[in-house]
Order: sequence, then C-alpha cells, then structure tokens
Amino acid sequence: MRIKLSKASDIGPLVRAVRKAQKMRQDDTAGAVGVSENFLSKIEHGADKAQWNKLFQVLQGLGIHVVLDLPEEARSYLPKGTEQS
Amino acid sequence: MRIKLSKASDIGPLVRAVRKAQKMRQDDTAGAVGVSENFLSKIEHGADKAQWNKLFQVLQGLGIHVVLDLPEEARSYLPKGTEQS
DNA sequence: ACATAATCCTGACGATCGTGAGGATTATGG
DNA sequence: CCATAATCCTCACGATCGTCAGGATTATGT
Repeated sequence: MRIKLSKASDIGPLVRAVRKAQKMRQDDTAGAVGVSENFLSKIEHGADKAQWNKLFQVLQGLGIHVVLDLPEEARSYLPKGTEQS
Repeated sequence: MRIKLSKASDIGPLVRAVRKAQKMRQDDTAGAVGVSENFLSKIEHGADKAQWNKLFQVLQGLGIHVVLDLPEEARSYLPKGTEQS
C-alpha cells in the first residue's frame, strides 16, 4: 500500500495506523524501536521537527518502507549502485 | 524513478543528483528552498540528523516525492481521506 | 598553469530537540 | 459505573540542531 506524503506531518497518522495493525502499545513499539514513548506519541500526532534518523528508525521498526520518487532527468547523476524500487 | 531508502543517509546523494540535474548550485537551491547552504551541503553528504520538516522542505523544493510503502493490514486503521499513490 | 567558481569545513551562537518522570486525561472492558 | 489500561501533557535537563561568517579546499574552464 503506497501513500504519497503531501505534508511532512502526514507521516504521523500512518505510523499510528501501522502500529495499531500490529496490535501494539506506544509503550512497546517505542521500546522495541529504540525511542521514547513521548517521542512516538508526538510523532503520531504529526510532530514534524523530529530528527530524520530517529523518525526513519521508527519507520523501519514498523516495516514501513520509504520510497523517493525523483524526476527522470536525475538518473544520470545518481551514484552508481543505486538500488531501484 | 523510484528508489527505496535502506539507510536514513541514502537520501543525501539523491538530493544532490536532482539538484545537479537542475543545473543549480547549492547556493541557489538552498536559497530557493529556504535553508542555508551549509545545511544543504551537509544533507547531500548524508547528514541524517536533520529535522524532518527542513529535509522535507528541500525534497519538495526539488520536486522529489516521498512515498511510504506500508503493510496492507494497516489499511483499515488509516484515517479516512488518506490519499493513495 | 592560472583565475575564478563552487563546495566544503570550522567555530560560535541561539534555538530546539529527545528523554525521563510525573501527573492528567481519555479508552476499554468487566 | 468502576477500575485499569493506554495515551497524552508538562516540565526540566543535557545534547544537538541550523544558521551565519569566514577561510580552506576542490572543480571548472580558458
């Protein structure tokens, strides 16, 4: 299921949906993923100033893949060995 | 052109590739997007602790779309009105 | 090789983060 | 309706950010 973000804060509700689907509490997923419960709570509510690595950590922990859709013209400037998908 | 991120820092080189494809200097894109040249430089080199909103700001400015790929089970927990793609 | 452009690096500053702990508030189910 | 779970909120603290300014380093083109 692929969803395009239109605002930085759009990521929050998606995180929550996936956690709910996992039948987990903020408490455990936070622990399992390695962030504070406070942090996860703020994220789910759309806090958009979080640090990218922490946020990515949460996404990975929940099994959410991040895909970037970039203009075709950029292809030739990509570092070699860049994976598709 | 879709690329899946495997590390948080993977985003950097992609930003650079798109900027190059635009024939722009860090200087201008930074200005156009509303961040410092220093910030953009660090991002392109894989700085992963940047704030998500600033980073997203750069992606948007460059025309890079962010797509989240989440498990199908999460569908029913999504807030209504969630856009696909 | 040279001159200039473009990028990178460093340090300092104010602003903001993420965490932990504690208490309020809201859901859940018996 | 009540008890408990789950989530949220607030505060203070140390850590880190993003910006600016300046100088170094690396690319580019002639």
